[in-house]
This record gives sequence, structure tokens and C-alpha cells, in this order.
Amino acid sequence: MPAAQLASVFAALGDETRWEILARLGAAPASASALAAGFPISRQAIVKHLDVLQEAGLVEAARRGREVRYSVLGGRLSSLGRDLERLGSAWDRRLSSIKQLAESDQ
Amino acid sequence: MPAAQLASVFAALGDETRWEILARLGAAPASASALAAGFPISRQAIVKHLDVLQEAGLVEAARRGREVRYSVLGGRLSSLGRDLERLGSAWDRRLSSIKQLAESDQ
DNA sequence: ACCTTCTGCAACTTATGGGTTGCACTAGGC
DNA sequence: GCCTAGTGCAACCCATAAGTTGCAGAAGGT
Repeated sequence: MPAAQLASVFAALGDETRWEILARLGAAPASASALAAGFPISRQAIVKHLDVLQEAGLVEAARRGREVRYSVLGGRLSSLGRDLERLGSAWDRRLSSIKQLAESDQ
Repeated sequence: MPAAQLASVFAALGDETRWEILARLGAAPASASALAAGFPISRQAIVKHLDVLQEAGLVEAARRGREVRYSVLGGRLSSLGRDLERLGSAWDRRLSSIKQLAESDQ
């Protein structure tokens, strides 16, 4: 995954309110209005957050009659997690091999 | 990990420049000035990014003579990745069980 | 001692992200 | 056909994050 897209997904995850939204959608799908009822901010603010989450591929929208029902896409988060895990351990391995070189060099 | 801290770490990861910095530090530790030479922005800007990354626990600073050498903390990223993976699959499991309920209900 | 290199601090500009309000539109329920 | 609940769009504040410049201080090389 290119760094540009990585950054935008994490930017989406870099907001406390959006995590709360994800948590509630993780419990059960809901509409923007239904969500807004449980938050101290306006429905429009919630919609903006949902747009960001949808753009990042973390949430899915489905029109159902006159309401739009949002649900969380856990798979996206899982694969992201696996990517991070790989990246982190790769860096750790490289760092320790560099340290070995430095020690054998003195 | 509480959602508040999660968000701040991801906010740190939500910037393209910081990903580039992490990538270079992942290749080899470096000082702020050395890093800045490879970027189109000022050293001060790099320092600010490094501060954010350090605050998030993604990077470590070590004074070495007159320079400060930064290195990436891959372990932090790995454990974060594992957390995400768990969370995502938990949501997916719950979502599919809700769907089953909905289908048996019609 | 002197010069150079790297760091640290502070003030400032600018862009963007989170939030608001107001209004128009659409789709179900009765 | 009318009312209501839910959505969509647009303009607008306000705080903060990204970046800049300028200068002062500390540490290594010669």
C-alpha cells in the first residue's frame, strides 16, 4: 500500500469521535440520525465523520428506504493491522542487524 | 488501550510526511538535520514531526555528542497492528451474526 | 581560541479539519 | 394529499496543525 493512502486511512482513525462512531457501528449498524442521537454534536458533524470513514474504506453505506444505514467494515481494519504488524517487525529486524554491525565495527 | 490514546497515535500516523520520515528511519537511524536534507521542508518542520512521532511512541531519540539520533520503534507499530487485527475481526464476527439474526427473522 | 555544525526556542502565517446553522428535498405512514 | 422523519447541500466560524524565519546556545574539529 502506498504511503499516501496509508496516511489518509490513519488520518481517518486519528479522531476520538470517529472511534466512538466505529465502536457503535461495531455493535450494530445504524443511520446517521440514530447515531447523532447518542452524541453531543449535530447530525451534520456525524455525517462528515461518516464520509471520512467511508472514504477510508472503514465503513459502508446502504440506502434502506428513506434512511441510509452504515455498517463497519472490519475486514479493512484487520488487513490494515496485519500490514502494520509486518512493517513494524521488518523495521525492528533491520534495526537490530544495524546494531550488530555497529558493535562488530568498534 | 483506551480510545483516546489510540486516536492520538493514529493522528501521528495520519500525515504523509511522517510516513516518509518513518520509512527513512526504518532504513537507518538519523538526525533531524540529516533527515531534513532529503525533504523539501525546513529542519524545524522535521523536528516538529519527530516530536509528534516521539510523543506517540513510534520513534526514539538518543543524544550522541552534538547530534540527536532518532530511530524507529517497530515494536510499537507491531503491537498496534495486532490490536487492530483483533478489533476488526471481532466487528466482522458480530456483523455476520447480526445478519444471521436478520435473515432468520424475516 | 576559533569556526562550523547541529540543536533549541519563539513568534508568526496559513491551510485545513471539526463543528454549526439554515434551508431544500425525498420517501414512508396515515 | 398531508405530515413527519431522514437525508443532502452550502456557507460560515474557530481552533489547531503544518510550515516558515530568525536568532541564540552547545558541542566537536583543527
